Amino acid sequence: MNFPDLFDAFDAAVLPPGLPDAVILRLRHDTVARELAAGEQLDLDPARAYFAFLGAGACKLAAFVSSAREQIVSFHFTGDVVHVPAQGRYGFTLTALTDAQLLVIPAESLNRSGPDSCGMLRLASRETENALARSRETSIILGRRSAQERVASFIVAIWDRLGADSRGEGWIDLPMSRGEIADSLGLTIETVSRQFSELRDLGLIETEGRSALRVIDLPGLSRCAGQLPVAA
Amino acid sequence: MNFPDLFDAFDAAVLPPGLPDAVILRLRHDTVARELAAGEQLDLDPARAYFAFLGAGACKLAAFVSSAREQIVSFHFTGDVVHVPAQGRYGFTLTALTDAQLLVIPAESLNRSGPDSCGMLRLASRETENALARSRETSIILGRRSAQERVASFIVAIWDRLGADSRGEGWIDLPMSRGEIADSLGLTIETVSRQFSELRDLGLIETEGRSALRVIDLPGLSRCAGQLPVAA
DNA sequence: CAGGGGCATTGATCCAGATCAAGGCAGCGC
DNA sequence: GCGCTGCCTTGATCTGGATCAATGCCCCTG
Repeated sequence: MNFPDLFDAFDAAVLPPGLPDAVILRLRHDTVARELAAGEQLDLDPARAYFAFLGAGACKLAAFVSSAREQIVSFHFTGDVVHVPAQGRYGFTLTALTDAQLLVIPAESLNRSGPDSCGMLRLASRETENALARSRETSIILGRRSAQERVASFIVAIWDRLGADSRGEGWIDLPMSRGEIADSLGLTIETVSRQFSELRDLGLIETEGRSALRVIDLPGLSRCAGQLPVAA
Repeated sequence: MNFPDLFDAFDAAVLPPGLPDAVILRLRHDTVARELAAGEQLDLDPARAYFAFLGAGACKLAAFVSSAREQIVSFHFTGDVVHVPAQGRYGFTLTALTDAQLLVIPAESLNRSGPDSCGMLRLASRETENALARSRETSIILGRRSAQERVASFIVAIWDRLGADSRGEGWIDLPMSRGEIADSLGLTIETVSRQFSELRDLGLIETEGRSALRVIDLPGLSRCAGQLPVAA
């Protein structure tokens, strides 16, 4: 996918309708396309914050914590807008899990003031709010949940996200390794693996090879995830 | 503090300069003051998101997770702007830790479009971004840190925040209980208490009664918190 | 198709922190 | 001032998940 197509996809999927042409043109000018191979890391100015539109592929946003293992903040898939913060106490990196097509937008250029760019600000604000909601959910999972609840939550979430598009007879391909799952859930590889096995033994999921996954019993899995469905 | 004073404090501390009077008036109209006694919970429409300006006092933002203990998302102090999300998968509550004075602003009223209210949008965006940064930091702490690192991080953070204003000879008063600290760090009361004792035995802090705390060796404490100062 | 490297699974052991269980101490009402 | 209630602290034990240690299984390369 080349820049114009990518930008068009971004425009169609994300930009609010009715933006003045001048604003769109300026945004277009500030934006660059990047293509990443699986495993490759997006190289950005650590002093700036960015939004990245993921036109194709999957990636992870991770914080480097000491020299030990990283903490994965979030996974992202085709169509997502990722908020990449500037370096504060921690440095963040965006890394491709599969080959990926990205549109990189400096946050400043969405935040630029001016009476005609309110739409852009709303966009930035909304995307940041989405990121905040996801991050708070992560905190809740990391704070008080058992290994099984974490892994079940993870599978439910990934299924919600990928089940719809990549299903060939209900199977999805996990683009991330067990180690990456572990790093996002605050567990070890071994524990993640054991929980996958256990959920398989419980008849809730089916696996094949390293990455193929099928959810057999979504309600059961949600029950394992321990999240009483909103309401209350 | 009555509404006009509270609003003036909010205007001076938070609002960007140069907003048109009409915008400020509208905001003023949408905003209500609330006074909470210690322990009292702010009653809001769960379907809406809010920003709350904390004119005086301290409070906690918590998510209800099952019937067990809650997960505290963040603590807030005088001068903070708190982002209270609408109910999604979890419900959130804002509860006063000490008697508190709040200004409650529906998020919609900051997000309201209109060519003259870009300044408000910028504000909303910036506050959401702050909340996101804090939340991501929480995730990192919850994901990969030992009990001692968590408690030391907590003390360093609270000291940064409260050390400056409430110091009478270097002592601060923790407005939250051990249980609330535990709920914010993903630990139990007993573990928090033990870590306080241990840090005291190490000569890094001093405590008196239930809530008085003094940091003796901030660098040592930061070392215990395990956070290598940015750089990298 | 054989060999090899890397990830995943599985098992054995260990340990940090949870849980269970007493006390201790500040603050309150009487 | 006395006792009570509710935190907080401290101790003893238990356990979920980490760590250590093989082994197995994809998948790639030659």
